[in-house]
Amino acid sequence: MALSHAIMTALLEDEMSGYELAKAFDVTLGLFWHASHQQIYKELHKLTDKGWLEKEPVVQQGKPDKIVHRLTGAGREALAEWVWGESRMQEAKDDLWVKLYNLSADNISRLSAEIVQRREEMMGRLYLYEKIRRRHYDDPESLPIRRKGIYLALIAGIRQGENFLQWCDEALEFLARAENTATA
Amino acid sequence: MALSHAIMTALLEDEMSGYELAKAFDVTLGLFWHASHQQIYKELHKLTDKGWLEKEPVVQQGKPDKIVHRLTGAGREALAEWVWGESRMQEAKDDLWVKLYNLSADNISRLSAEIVQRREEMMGRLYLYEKIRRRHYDDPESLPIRRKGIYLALIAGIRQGENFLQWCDEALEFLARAENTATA
DNA sequence: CGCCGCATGTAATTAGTTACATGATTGT
DNA sequence: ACAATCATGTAACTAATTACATGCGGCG
Repeated sequence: MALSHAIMTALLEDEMSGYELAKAFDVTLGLFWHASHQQIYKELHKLTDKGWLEKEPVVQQGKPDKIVHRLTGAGREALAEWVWGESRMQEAKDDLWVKLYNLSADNISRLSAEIVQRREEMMGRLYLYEKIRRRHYDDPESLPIRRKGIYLALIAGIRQGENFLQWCDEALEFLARAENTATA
Repeated sequence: MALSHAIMTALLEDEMSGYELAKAFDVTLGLFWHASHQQIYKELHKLTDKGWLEKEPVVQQGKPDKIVHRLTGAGREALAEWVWGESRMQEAKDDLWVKLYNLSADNISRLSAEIVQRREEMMGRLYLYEKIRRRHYDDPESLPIRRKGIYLALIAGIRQGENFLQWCDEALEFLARAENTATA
């Protein structure tokens, strides 16, 4: 599984609570991964049981107490080993593609609307990630090695997103033409 | 779930056995979806229990007998309803992105090798899907409506793949530079 | 007082992978 | 004889979603 390794990766530089992790996921890994807080808490317990993380309760004022988690030496090793190992390409199992296989005169306007919606959502994400890129990864050649890796992942996500936006525009035009010829 | 709907989609035009479905998935939906035969058989039973599919044993000569599955009226309705409904964008939960967040002097050549491998795999897939596009979707404007939807999904996958290839090339160059400056 | 953000969880269900299991026919 | 392709499954496990549950503190 990769969620556990994604969590450990997020903890490489900072110790965090489950709540903080859930939010950090959306910000730093959001283009690639989303994890619910339930899943994260469960995973944190497992990783702590394995000895890859250690936890420490932290008393806060003005807020409920929290439990921060920190990578152990064994955790660092296990993570490095996982990075070294094999991994497989994942398909984009998105319902939208399956829906398009069902395109018909009945649902063409509905599917167009859905593409418009997707387009807007992607625009929002891209806006956020472009901002991060400009602010923190503007001069990629001079970044420290780990940040260079993050940079590569970031631009992969941004490119993918831009590519999707372009597809949306073309698809919407194409569908509009298809709708017209159908009713003409 | 979408696997069940992907299966029903595949059965829109032809009745098929589980074995045939497993192969058809790799060919027609392969850029977006892969499903093991185990998962498909399980799903076929569920869908048949729901009354969305009906099955019929078919005796074959020279081959073991098979059980073909066919969409029922209720199945067609349920599928159309699903297409109409909401769906959410899916992230590309690929290990590669998480691994890149762990880039270090120790693993940079390993990760470069992995990108080379991914590049080759994607090249192979693209070759196949480009061939399908040229052969069956060369004149998209004149396709019947359903095929137009498939065309849109197909070019989305192809674009995504080409985009990935380009990223691979740039990433590999970038990593090579990073490796040199590290050892210089 | 009620809503929002912070903070952590359990339980049930659904989805997907991996390993195991069987047996027929065709080609070498 | 042996491997490859065709064909269908079960069992165990891992991963992910959805629903449910609790409680504090600050703000209007």
